[in-house]
Amino acid sequence: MAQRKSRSDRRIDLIEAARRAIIRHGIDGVQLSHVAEEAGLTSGAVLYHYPDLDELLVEAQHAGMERFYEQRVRRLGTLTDPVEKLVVTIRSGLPTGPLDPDVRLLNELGGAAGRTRVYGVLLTSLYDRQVSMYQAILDTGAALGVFRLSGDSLSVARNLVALEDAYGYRITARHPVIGPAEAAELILSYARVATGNDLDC
Amino acid sequence: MAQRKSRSDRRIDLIEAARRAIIRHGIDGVQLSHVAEEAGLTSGAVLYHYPDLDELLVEAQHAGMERFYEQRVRRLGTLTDPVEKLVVTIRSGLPTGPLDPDVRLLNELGGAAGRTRVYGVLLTSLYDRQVSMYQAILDTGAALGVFRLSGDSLSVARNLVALEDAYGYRITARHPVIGPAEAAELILSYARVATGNDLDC
DNA sequence: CATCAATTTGAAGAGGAATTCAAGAACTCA
DNA sequence: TGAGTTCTTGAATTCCTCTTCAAATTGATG
Repeated sequence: MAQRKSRSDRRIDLIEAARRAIIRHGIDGVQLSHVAEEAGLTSGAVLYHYPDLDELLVEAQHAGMERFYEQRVRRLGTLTDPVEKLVVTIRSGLPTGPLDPDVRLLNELGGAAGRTRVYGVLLTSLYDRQVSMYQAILDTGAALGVFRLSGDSLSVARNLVALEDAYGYRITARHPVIGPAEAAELILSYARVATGNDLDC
Repeated sequence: MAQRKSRSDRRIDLIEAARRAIIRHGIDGVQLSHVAEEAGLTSGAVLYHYPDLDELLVEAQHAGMERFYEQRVRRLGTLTDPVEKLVVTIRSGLPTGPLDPDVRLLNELGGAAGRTRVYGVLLTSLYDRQVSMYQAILDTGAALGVFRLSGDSLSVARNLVALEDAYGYRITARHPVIGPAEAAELILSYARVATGNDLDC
């Protein structure tokens, strides 16, 4: 028998297992047995903790998003220079490669968000928070006179997050030319004209 | 009994039916019976024309992409002024609203492209063709002295398509603030700094 | 009109997947 | 340690989907 665990520990395990199962089979293709297999349990055990698979999938997506966002914020907290902040943030929003699990998970939401309200809300709220994150960096840089913004900070921030999103898709789809480094350079080329700063550091 | 049709007519019907079924249930959640229902046929009839459902799904995605791309190219053909071309092309790359079937279909590919090679190839080739389309507009405008590009035309074109993609997702996910008009304005704000042209027409 | 081939149906069965549940195993706490 | 609770299993059941196929229907052709 699989090692017995406390209610909360097992739920965390299952959320992780669901995350892997979604990446492997797609948010619409994932099955109870997939999650059970990833968790090293039987279907019955999964059902004991989550009688409704959909609920588990939503929690898994939610947890994945939070983790992704928190990682970025944490990374940002270690820096003070707006230029450095902007460059690091741009890099931290891109997948490390085609297999990056965090971005793969988020990408699964793209299609589902149009069909299932919960996923639309999740994805939209992540987008808005990332926009705020960029906006804070841009506003600070502008206040310090380091950036001379080409437009309002909200629009620039929205475009920066949009570019990250899109290149995330390109990279996970294995574009033969656009990898993490190339995508970062493309976004930076926009950030340079948008901030009027060379952004070399 | 459903009206009897020729082989090629029925295949076209089925591709259309599959397209609708994918939008409704997701590329990984779509079932034979869904396609049959959309087509007004029984599962057996679908199977008679497409013994392998996956093959039909790939054809449906392929057809949807071609249609999307061809529409844009056709629209472009009616214009000559680079400024007008750029503005119209930006608008034609965005969904008309959250329910736009063409973009909904493409969005379904996002997640699947990371898991299934064929879908990755399809999505990548669409992206590259759209980039070429923009690049031609940019190069022409630059040659005529209408545009003063902020960087190489390839990078600008890649970013423009990336922005379209991303805002397509935002709109289909029902972002409360970003609709077709707002997204177009955001992309235009980038296009203005990238081309050094006001782009009002 | 009669024949023939192509298309569609509907039913049967084979294979999975979800769900339920009784029994067993492991942990907790007294 | 032992009683009680919590967690997990595995089997039975039900439901659903895919697949196959013979029969029925349709349209084309001579």
